[in-house]
Amino acid sequence: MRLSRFFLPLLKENPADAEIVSHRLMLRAGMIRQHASGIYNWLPLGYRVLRRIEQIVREEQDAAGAQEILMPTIQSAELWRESGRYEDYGKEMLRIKDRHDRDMLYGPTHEEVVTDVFRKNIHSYRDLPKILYQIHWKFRDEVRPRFGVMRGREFLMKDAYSFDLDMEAARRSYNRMFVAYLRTFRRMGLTAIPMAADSGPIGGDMSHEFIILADTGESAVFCHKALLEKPTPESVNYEGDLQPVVDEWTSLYAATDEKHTENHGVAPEDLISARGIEVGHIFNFGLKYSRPMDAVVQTVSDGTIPVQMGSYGIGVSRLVGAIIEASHDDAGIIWPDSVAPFHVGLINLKAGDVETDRVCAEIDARLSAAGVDVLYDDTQERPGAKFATMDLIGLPWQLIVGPRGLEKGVVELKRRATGERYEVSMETAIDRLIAPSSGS
RNA sequence: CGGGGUGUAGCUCAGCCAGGUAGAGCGCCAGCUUUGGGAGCUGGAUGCCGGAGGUUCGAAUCCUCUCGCCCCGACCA
Repeated sequence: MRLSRFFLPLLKENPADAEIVSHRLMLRAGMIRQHASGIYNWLPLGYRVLRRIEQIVREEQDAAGAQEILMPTIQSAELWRESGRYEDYGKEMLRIKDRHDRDMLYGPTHEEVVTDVFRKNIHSYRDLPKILYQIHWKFRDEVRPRFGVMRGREFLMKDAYSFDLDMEAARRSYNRMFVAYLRTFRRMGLTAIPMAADSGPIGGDMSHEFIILADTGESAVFCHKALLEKPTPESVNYEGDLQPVVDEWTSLYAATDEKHTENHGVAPEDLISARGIEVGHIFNFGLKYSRPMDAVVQTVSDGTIPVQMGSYGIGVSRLVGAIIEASHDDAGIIWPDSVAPFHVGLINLKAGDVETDRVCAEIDARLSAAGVDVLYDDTQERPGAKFATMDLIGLPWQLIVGPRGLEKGVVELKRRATGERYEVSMETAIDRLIAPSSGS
């Protein structure tokens, strides 16, 4: 993609409306623009990141045995009356009437809908277990949206729902999601720590929030420092017993400030006290919806029983902000390779110069042909402005091509995260950017 | 939902107290110069001063109402 053609409205100054760093950087880097309070337009650069995050979530959900579906954004109030939540949910639910004066709503969550899908189509224990998920826009009419996409009213969320015959099976589904979450966040370059959360009326110990540590996090969190070093499980067999993995992660102390107690038994030097951002939440809620909504299956013996259910959320759009909170410096964003909107920013220091133009065009063509996402700055800006732009938008690699280097037969490869620079030949630079080890 | 603040050019903001032809910097357009860390000079375009009423000879400025947005607290992926 040539920068001269790319829709990338940058801001040099900090917008007055943005308080926290991720919000400021997302506006300055031309990723989003606000439409209304807590509601955003996603511009090309931001949307690319959103899609990459979404894809990682999707791949890990699929790997864990969940199946993707898509449910409606607009729901009928009927189902919510069945579950009893229509009256309970309060003003956060956006209520709408259609032309026939029927009560509708813009879905803040989908337990009712998915339970309805289940009960109408699955009737036998033989069809269990099932985990269904979607990646979908939701709307919660927050009293006070803030922090840009971290706390918007409209947000993209992955929500999964599990259906099991009994508690033992429900725990296995829960564990699948637990492990999938560890892997999902790790792939985005984040250290997400599962912390015990309020389990609600049922569910026992089966409720965890996944929290990433960031100075600007919304809540105070505490955890054993060993959790930060714990390696994420590789090559998981989701059909096997995942309980040991879950136990390993939950045996160490970790709690948000609401659940934090003094008698945690962690030595003071091992206790980390920090700020955290909730990026995921998993919990089992037993029969809460299956019983009132009559989602039952036939058992081995005669008779039917309601299914055990759980739900598993990931704040996909929130993650865009959360990753920036966890990965930036004074100059701008530092994208982890796995979610970066482009892999490399190719900087032509002297657009219009025959030789730099030729070399840049060749690099752009060869990298693109190899499947590497390139943002080629072919504009007439001065070098300083180009460097500042690339640093701001945070692409993992910058490939700098100028007349001065070309005279020596070199181009410059710069790693955004570390600032390391390498003067190498064009061939070497291309090879390194194509190599799998460089990220992609 | 309580408390506070704010709306003036694309962005950041001044002007309002004390009414009298709407401003600056950045950005944008044109030209010349410049070209390895957000360049310089010259010229130019851009505003229903959030909206509606009112007071006044005259309102960005004073009054009333209204809408939007932001921040702090109580709630949430």
